[in-house]
Amino acid sequence: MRKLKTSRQPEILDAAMAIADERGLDALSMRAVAERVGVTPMALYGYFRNKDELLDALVGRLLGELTPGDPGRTWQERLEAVAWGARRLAHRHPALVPLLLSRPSVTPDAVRLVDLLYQALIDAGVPDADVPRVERLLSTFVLGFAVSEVNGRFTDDSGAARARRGADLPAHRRLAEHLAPDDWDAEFAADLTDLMRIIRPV
Amino acid sequence: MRKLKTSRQPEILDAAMAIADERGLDALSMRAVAERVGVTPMALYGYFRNKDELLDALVGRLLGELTPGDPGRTWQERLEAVAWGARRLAHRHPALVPLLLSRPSVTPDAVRLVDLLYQALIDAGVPDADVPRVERLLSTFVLGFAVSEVNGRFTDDSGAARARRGADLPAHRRLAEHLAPDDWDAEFAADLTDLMRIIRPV
DNA sequence: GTAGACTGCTCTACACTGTAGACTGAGGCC
DNA sequence: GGCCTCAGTCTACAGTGTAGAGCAGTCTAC
Repeated sequence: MRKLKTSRQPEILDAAMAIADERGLDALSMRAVAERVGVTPMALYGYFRNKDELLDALVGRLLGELTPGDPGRTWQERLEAVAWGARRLAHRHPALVPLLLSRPSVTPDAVRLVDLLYQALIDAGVPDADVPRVERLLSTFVLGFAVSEVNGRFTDDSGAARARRGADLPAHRRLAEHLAPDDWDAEFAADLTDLMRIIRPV
Repeated sequence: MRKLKTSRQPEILDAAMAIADERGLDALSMRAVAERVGVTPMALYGYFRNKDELLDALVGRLLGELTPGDPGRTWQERLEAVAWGARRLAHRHPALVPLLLSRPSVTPDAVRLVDLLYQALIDAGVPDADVPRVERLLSTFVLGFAVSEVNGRFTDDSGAARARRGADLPAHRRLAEHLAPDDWDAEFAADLTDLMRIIRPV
């Protein structure tokens, strides 16, 4: 069986996504997917060569959900629309977010999206030679932010506690009242505003 | 056995790190660590409550290797020193990098490092209320960049190939000659320069 | 000097994982 | 009828994390 079947691929990916959403990435086993599809685990191997390929396809499907911003808008509005879209996506499927940073996404959907980002940066006046780099900078930050959020890298052990604990943390003490934000939307928005200043200094 | 032993923890972490470096994160099993330490798998559970705790400790050890920049330097030099240090660390232990983004790091070493970053940002004139956010922005980018690098998110399927393939990728075609950089050090340096402009607009 | 507690470890076992390999039964085509 | 392909099953293997019981040696108290 060298050639893979495609007929039921979408159905399988639906099942996988549902499991990840409901019970987390750890619960996403071939057996679990198979059971949900109503089939034997080994039947999945007719549609995906192995689990990694299934996960790759899942990333593709995920990025496919990312809708590009209306091309009529300004470059800044388009960039921010994609950034917020990515973050909303991350909140909708938190368990799958870590996959985004670990698997290169080369599905047609994803590439088309990158093209739109390139165009926005070109429109913003970024020199051609810098456009791909700045796109990577932005997407790296956005994905990193999303991963950090869903993994609790930001929220776990609020800095406020740290400030109280350590005697030799002068900066923490000085910043005590600002350490633990409660509005991550606002933080993300502020970060985006800062990053836009990189693209076109005001 | 509620209380954990600490005597051989460093030895165990050494073994775990060596395995990850030599054979990758997937090979980092409790059995493999135990064998390397010269002990039965279950003996490890006297030192770490479970595998997750062992991995957390590994992250702590990793961040402990990050040396803070010389406090005599300018805020910019200090920030960049930590950023480059983090990236070097990532290249030294690629398999462990993904852990950095997924586990909140609250070891004393790590917190002390964050304190130094806070201080650098304060010295740079960032308003107190913004300092923790900007620190998160920077660290998120640096870690995200490192993760992307070691996971091949950047390099896999060079953009040049994409540019040739798609007919409806105008920006890709225009940028064809700039899509695939070969000097990631330079890219990282340029990114850092851009980010420094966020902190103190020139 | 001996009883008992504590320490550090081993052994066995269980429920799970991804997946290779061989097989079965149904449908279409000559 | 004979044959081929397809879709799926069944069995099996080597590996995983870890619960629970048990065992030899050392330290302490009487």
